Amino acid sequence: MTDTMDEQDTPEPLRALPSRMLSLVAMHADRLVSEGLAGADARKWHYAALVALRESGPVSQAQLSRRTGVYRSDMVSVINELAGRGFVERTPDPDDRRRNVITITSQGRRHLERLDKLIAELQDGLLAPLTQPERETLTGFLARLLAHHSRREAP
Amino acid sequence: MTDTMDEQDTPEPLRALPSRMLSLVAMHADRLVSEGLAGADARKWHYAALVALRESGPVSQAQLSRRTGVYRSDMVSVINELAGRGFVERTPDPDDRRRNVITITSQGRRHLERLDKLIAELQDGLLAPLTQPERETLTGFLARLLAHHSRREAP
DNA sequence: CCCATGTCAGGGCCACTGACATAG
DNA sequence: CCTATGTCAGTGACCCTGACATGG
Repeated sequence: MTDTMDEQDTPEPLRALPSRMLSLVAMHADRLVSEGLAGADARKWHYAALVALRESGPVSQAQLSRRTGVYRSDMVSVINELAGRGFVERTPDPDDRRRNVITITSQGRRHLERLDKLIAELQDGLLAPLTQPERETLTGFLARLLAHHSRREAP
Repeated sequence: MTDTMDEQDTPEPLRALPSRMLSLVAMHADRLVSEGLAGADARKWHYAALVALRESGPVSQAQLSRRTGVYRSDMVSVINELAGRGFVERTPDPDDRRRNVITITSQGRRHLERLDKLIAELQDGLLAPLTQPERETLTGFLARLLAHHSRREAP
């Protein structure tokens, strides 16, 4: 009996690595959300784009891209999919003929409301082991980390 | 003035989404670590494998895979790279001729010690905006989330 | 006969880059 | 002349699956 009951326990110095824990938790989170959204025939970027459209009103694809963090090149197919499902409309901008103006349809609004609820449930499932004040502490930490590391890349 | 000074500010309901924040922070963390390790001609999985080898002594590739969370199939190339640099040795196990026994070399140990320091610095940079007690609170939360969401997939 | 191991081949998703035509 | 926009093509990392030969 060279090994007793070890086998698949990760060594402590690895298990306790903050960057590693973050990656793993983010993976779980991503999966949870992606699978949940897939059940509603949607994807993360759909939700991001629709939310941005609701908040900002009709905008160009480039603006949408900037507001959601989705790359301009990837936004193309997101808009294609959303337009294909009738959730947004893509119309040429007469004032600037390079642009497409993206508008959310009423059908898109209804879809988004369903997604809102879904997403809220999924976040709740994600943070299930934490109390409400703990959740706020956590998101506070994350916001600070994000602010810190975002100001370091666009000088 | 349709838009005043907005342009690339993400809408609040998106910015405050825990799953989104987690993904973004994890991305920053991954990049930080990957770039740091690249400067030492190493990658995340190299570090994981070497740490596991130091903690557990010589083991088979499959065991290494289980302990690090790296897939058996991906572990192959990791071992190839580590062996190519002289940091580990891959020798057939006489007791079980399916297995390769992976052993860390003394050169590998020295390399690992350098990586230990590097990784510690990188974690420090990652968590820079947080105080020490805050860091512990954060990792505590992450550990709980991880424990919760790990017990849900291998029934 | 079933299971474990090492290996390879490949898919899917995602962040990211580069190029290009069109237009401001 | 330089920059912005929409689009496409493609890269590389990573997670993951499937298959296969060999061996327990």
